[in-house]
Amino acid sequence: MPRRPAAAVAETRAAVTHAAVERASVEGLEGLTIGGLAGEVEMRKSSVFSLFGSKKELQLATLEAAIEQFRDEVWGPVADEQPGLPRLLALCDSWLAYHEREVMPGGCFLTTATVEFDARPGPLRDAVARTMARWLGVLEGEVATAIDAGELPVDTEPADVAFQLNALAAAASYGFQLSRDGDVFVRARRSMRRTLGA
Amino acid sequence: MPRRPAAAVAETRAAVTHAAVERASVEGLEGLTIGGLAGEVEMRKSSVFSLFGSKKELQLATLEAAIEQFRDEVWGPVADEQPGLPRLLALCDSWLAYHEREVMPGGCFLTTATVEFDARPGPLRDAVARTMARWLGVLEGEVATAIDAGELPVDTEPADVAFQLNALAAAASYGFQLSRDGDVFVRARRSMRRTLGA
DNA sequence: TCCTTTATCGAACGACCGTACGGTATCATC
DNA sequence: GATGATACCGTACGGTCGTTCGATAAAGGA
Repeated sequence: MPRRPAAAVAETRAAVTHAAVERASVEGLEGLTIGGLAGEVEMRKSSVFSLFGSKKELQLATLEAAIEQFRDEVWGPVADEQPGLPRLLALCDSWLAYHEREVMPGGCFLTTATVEFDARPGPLRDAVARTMARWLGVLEGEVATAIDAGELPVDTEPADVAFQLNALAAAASYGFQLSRDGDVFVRARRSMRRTLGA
Repeated sequence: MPRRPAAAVAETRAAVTHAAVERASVEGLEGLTIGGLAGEVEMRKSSVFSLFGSKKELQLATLEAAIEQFRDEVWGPVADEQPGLPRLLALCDSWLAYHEREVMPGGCFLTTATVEFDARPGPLRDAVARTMARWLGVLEGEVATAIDAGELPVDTEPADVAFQLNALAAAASYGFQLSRDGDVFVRARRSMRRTLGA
C-alpha cells in the first residue's frame, strides 16, 4: 500500500531527515529513535528503517540535511555580499539570527553533534570532523580575503579569528538554550565585532 | 558478601562516580549505563543501582563529582594567586592545561553536559544551568576585581569577558577532541590573552 | 489487461536497558 | 557466640531498541 507515487523515495527520505534534524538538535544524534521518528512523519518503524538501511546511515543522512539547511539559512542570505569584511560581518549576524529565531529547537546542530561524537571513533565522528574543518576553512578564507583587502590588520591570524568566531557562535547557542536569556546574543554579537576589530 | 567494611557506602559511591565522570565525558550522561559502570568497578548491576536508587540520581551524583574534580584540578592550583588579572591569567592556563593533559578522556565534562541537556527540561538541566551560571559568575567576579585594581579598562564588560573566556575554553576542548591537534590550545591561549587585553 | 517493480506495512526476533526484590555473607555490638 | 544491621549479589520482569523478513497493494510499462 504505497501512499506515494513510485520513485518518491527521495522526498520521503527528505521528510524523515527534516524531522530528524529537529529532533536530533534536542536529543542528539544517538538519541534519535527510528520508531519515534516514524510516528512524527506518520509512517511505520519498518518503513523508516528500510529507507536508510541502518541507524548509522540515518544519522549520516540527518547530518547531511542539517548542513544543507545551515547553508541555505545562514550562508545563503549573505552569499551576495561583498567578500571580505562586509560579508564576514553580515555572516556573523545571519549566523546569530539563525540561532536566535530558534530554527533548531535544541540549538546549534553541528555543535551538538560535535560534542556528542568528538570522542567516539567511527564514521559519524569523521563526518562531523570534516564538516567542522570545512566550516572553519570557509571562515578562515573570508578573513584572509579581508586581510588582503586591507580591512583587517596584516598581522591577523585567520585561523585564530575563525576559531574565535566559531567558539562565540556555539557558546551563544548553548548559552541561550540554558538561560533562555536573549542577552547572550547581544553579548555574542558584541564579542564578534570586537574580534573583528570594530 | 560485603567486600568492604561497614559504612563504606560513601567510598563506594565515590569510586562509581569517578568512573562515571570519565565515561560520561565520552558517551554523555545519558549514555551512561548502570551495567557498564558496574563492570568497570567490578560490582554487579543491582549493587550499583542500589547505591543511587535511580539513574537520574546517578547522573546528578556524577555531575557533582565532575564539578568537584574541576574545582580541585583547575581552581585549586591558582586559588592562592593574587585576585584580579594575575589569577585570571593563571586560571586560563590551568584551565587549558586541564583539557590538554586529557584528564577527561572525552573533553570538557560541563560542556558535554550542557550541550546534552540544554534543551531537555528536568532536574539535570537545572543542575547544569546552575553550575554554568555559577562558573560564569566566578569568572565575572574575577574580571570585576581586575577592573577595580586598574588591571583592565574601566569600560570592560565583565559578563562579556566571562562569556568569551568560557566560549574559548569549551571550543578548545571539543576542537582538540575532534582534530587531535594540540595547536588549538595555542590558539585558545592566544585568544584568551587577547580577550584580556595582553 | 497482465506483470514487474516498488513503497509501505505487520509481526517477530534478540539484545540491552532500568528497576524490583529476596537472599546471603560479612561486620559491629553485646 | 548469638543477633541485628549492612553491603553486596542473583534473578527476573517489563519495556524499548535496532533489525529482519515476508506480505501487500498501488504504480507503471507492455
